[in-house]
Amino acid sequence: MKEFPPKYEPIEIEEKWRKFWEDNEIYKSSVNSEKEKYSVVIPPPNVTGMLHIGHILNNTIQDIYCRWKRMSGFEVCWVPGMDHAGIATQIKVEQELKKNEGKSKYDLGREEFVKLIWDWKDKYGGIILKQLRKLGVSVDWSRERFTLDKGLSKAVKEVFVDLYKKGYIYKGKRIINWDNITQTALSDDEISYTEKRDKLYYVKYPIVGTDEALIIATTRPETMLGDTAVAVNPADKRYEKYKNAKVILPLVNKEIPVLFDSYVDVTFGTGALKITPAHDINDFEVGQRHGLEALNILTKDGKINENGLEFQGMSVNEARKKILVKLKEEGYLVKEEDYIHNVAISERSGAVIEPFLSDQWFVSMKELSKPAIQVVKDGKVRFHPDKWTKTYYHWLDNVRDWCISRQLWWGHQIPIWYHKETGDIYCETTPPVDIENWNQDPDVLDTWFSSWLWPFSVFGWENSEKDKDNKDLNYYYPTDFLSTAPEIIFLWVARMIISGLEYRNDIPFKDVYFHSTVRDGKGRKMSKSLGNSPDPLVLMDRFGTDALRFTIVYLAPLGSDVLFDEKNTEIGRNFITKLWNAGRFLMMTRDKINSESGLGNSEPEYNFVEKWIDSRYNETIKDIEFYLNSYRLNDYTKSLYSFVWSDFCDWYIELTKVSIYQNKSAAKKTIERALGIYENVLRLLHPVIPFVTEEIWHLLDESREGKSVSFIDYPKLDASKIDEDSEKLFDLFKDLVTTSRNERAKYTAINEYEFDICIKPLNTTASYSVDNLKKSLHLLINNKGGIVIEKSTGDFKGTNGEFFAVKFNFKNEIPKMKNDEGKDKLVKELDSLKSYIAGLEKKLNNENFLAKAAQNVIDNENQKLKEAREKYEKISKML
RNA sequence: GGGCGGUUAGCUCAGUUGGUUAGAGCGCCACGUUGACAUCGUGGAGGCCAUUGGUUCGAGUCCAUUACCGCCCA
Repeated sequence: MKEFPPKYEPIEIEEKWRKFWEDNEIYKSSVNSEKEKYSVVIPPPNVTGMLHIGHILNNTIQDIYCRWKRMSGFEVCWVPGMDHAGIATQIKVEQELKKNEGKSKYDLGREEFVKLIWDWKDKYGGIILKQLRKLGVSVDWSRERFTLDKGLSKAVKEVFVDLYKKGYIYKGKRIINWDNITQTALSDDEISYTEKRDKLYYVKYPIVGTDEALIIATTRPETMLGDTAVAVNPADKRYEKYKNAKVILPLVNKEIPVLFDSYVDVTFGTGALKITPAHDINDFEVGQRHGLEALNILTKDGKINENGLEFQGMSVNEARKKILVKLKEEGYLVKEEDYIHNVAISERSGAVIEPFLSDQWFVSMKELSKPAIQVVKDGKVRFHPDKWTKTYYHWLDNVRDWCISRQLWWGHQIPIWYHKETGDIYCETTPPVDIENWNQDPDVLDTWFSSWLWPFSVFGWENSEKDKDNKDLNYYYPTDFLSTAPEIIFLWVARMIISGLEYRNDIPFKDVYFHSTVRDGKGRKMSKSLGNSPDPLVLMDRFGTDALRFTIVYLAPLGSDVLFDEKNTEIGRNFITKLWNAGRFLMMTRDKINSESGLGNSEPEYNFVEKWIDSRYNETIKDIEFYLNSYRLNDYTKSLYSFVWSDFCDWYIELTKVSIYQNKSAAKKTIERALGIYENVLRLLHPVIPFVTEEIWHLLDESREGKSVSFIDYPKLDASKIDEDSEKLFDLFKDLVTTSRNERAKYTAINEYEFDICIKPLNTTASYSVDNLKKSLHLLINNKGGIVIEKSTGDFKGTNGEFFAVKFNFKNEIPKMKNDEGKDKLVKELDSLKSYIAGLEKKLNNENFLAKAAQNVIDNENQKLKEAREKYEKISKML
């Protein structure tokens, strides 16, 4: 017999099982025609990523479903992998290169630099997958994929070329964030905003053919060189008269129109704006709406270009000064005032971001996304919580074209070649044969352009023709479940649905779980810069991985954020300790019984306690099935928490002690029954706390060596065991015990005295059952004396519960009452009972209520009133 | 500016189609260690369910309004 250690040591035990699971590849999956499949693809974390608390939540959720389905007989396949994360990775390696060798990527050249990133990836990348191993995720590691590996790159090219040929991909203009120090385009993520003290300049734009002028407020007067209109709000009465008017652009001396656009903020400056489509994102959109020319006035290194009159060649700041001087000289500058505003700064170089118009590749989304709306409307793809469907529809109904080109080197280079002489475009999955005559487009594709294919590319998708023979794809696709963060519903989820429908003619997944955003104790988002994100690995070492998994799921209700403080991890740890100790008690007791002679093996009576725990156990299974099926994972953990702690440990185990210590003839069977339930509870908990349940499951029976609880059947509901009568009876019993404890709490030092417990049933049911309950009572209230049942109807001054009144008769001197609250409490209770009765009476005297409410409701209320009145009577007598 | 949520005990949250005197965990207070567990047990205090109005016999629950908070998109 294995020893059951007094303390659960998570670190070494987790390591043992982690190794066992991986070495034996027990979670490896292959096509199994005998079984129904359950497939999940992991949201691929960034190759540069480190595990944070949000990953713990998301991956635990997926693990719960995979383990649950596996135990329920499905062939489960959970595919792990990583995302090449274009920008993040390239920046990381650029920084290291700078730090270690003082070189920039240009010193190495594209090919060398990309090679360097691959080296970095092989050496340092994917730490996060090692960390995920620690979490105990039951993925099939043999299927690990990378968004930039050969197969996936092939899929990306295939899709790009196909969309290009179908006419969905086109080249267009777009404002990008330009960093003119590093000379690269930046994503919004690489920009921070800082408050800057600036001047707001008021410039006069004369109206053509009049003496009047529009006054325009701007912080960037130099961009006026690129103005192609001015705009006012159509609701702004001040400017109504300028419909169809034109103004003269100062310095440039060209006529530009006055536009009416609701984008203009009436309260800003004078309510009139200059529109510079090439150098401001909002102006660009106004320009698009009104068909304006976008006139670029800058070079890539941030100097004024040939469109800039005599200011050509100057830096932006220099040009601003010169232009201001000239505006002043010519009388256009009306005034200037101090102005504080947010300025976008490059996080990498500190440069002020220059919005810059450039050529980019786009995917036209309107047509492509139509079927994706329908499958959600039809309920083929279900969102949990459902509220996200609204967001989804709103976005897709107003979908914008997807800019897919990125000015980076790390990623899938766009499979477009331009002919050096003719400028012809070649777009194929393989380079042109006469490659020397062509230049490939230098840009790479947005990282999402590979991850949107993830649900089928990981199974080896090539193209619709070749897929017919792809057994994996045909078996595992569509996948069953996706768990992800709501922030990427558009970036990722919607696009996967679109690509799945386009390339597999089927949805990519059936159920999507949008998990909570994990915030710190103050409700702030976890972030590196705030330093408020606890390191999950530290927490795993301190509290145990299971404890962390349990806690985070326990705290994360479907559909709302979770505020996580590391102290919370105690919830999981304490629960696991409780579970461990219960097992330890049962096993120790069993060993003891087995070694002692004279302990009977007789069948204990299947009494109300047994019936009750069977009923509660089955109700718990019923709840769990419901909660797992409706994606309410915190309720799943909560119902097990309360079953284990309150029902099983606090009451059931305590009551088994009656047999074990008092009625020894049945001790053996009693403990076996308890162990039977306990073992099933381990299975119920295995999906959320796999390590400790595996360990205990093995401790219970050493012949299990080499097996895993992961493949033992998940307990099923036996509805015939749910028994309301025994639950009601047990409630009576609980009431008796708590009432007695209540009475007991009034005395100090009660253990020094011997007393009888006098019980008076307050109604017939209680009266009937009290003999049954008597046996168990000694133990639960630590009573040395006897138990006396009062049958008389006379006065009884004691503590009253719902079904019983209780008092103690002391055999020698009466101990001091701790306080005199007993009486006060009764008075207080009478008061509240009084108003309760008054409320019920009022309701039952209301003709409308009697006329309109359902009969069973009325009966119910009458019954309540009757009982309340009886109770009131009884308490009155006690005073 | 557009869209979507939230507001219930000191804190974090449950509360399933409207129908017991609104629950849990943590925290707090008191008591408690002779056969699992002080990472524990027992008992207790603590709430005009954000505001205002409406629907209804009946509203934490449905509708509207206001206030505050949050998220996404622009």
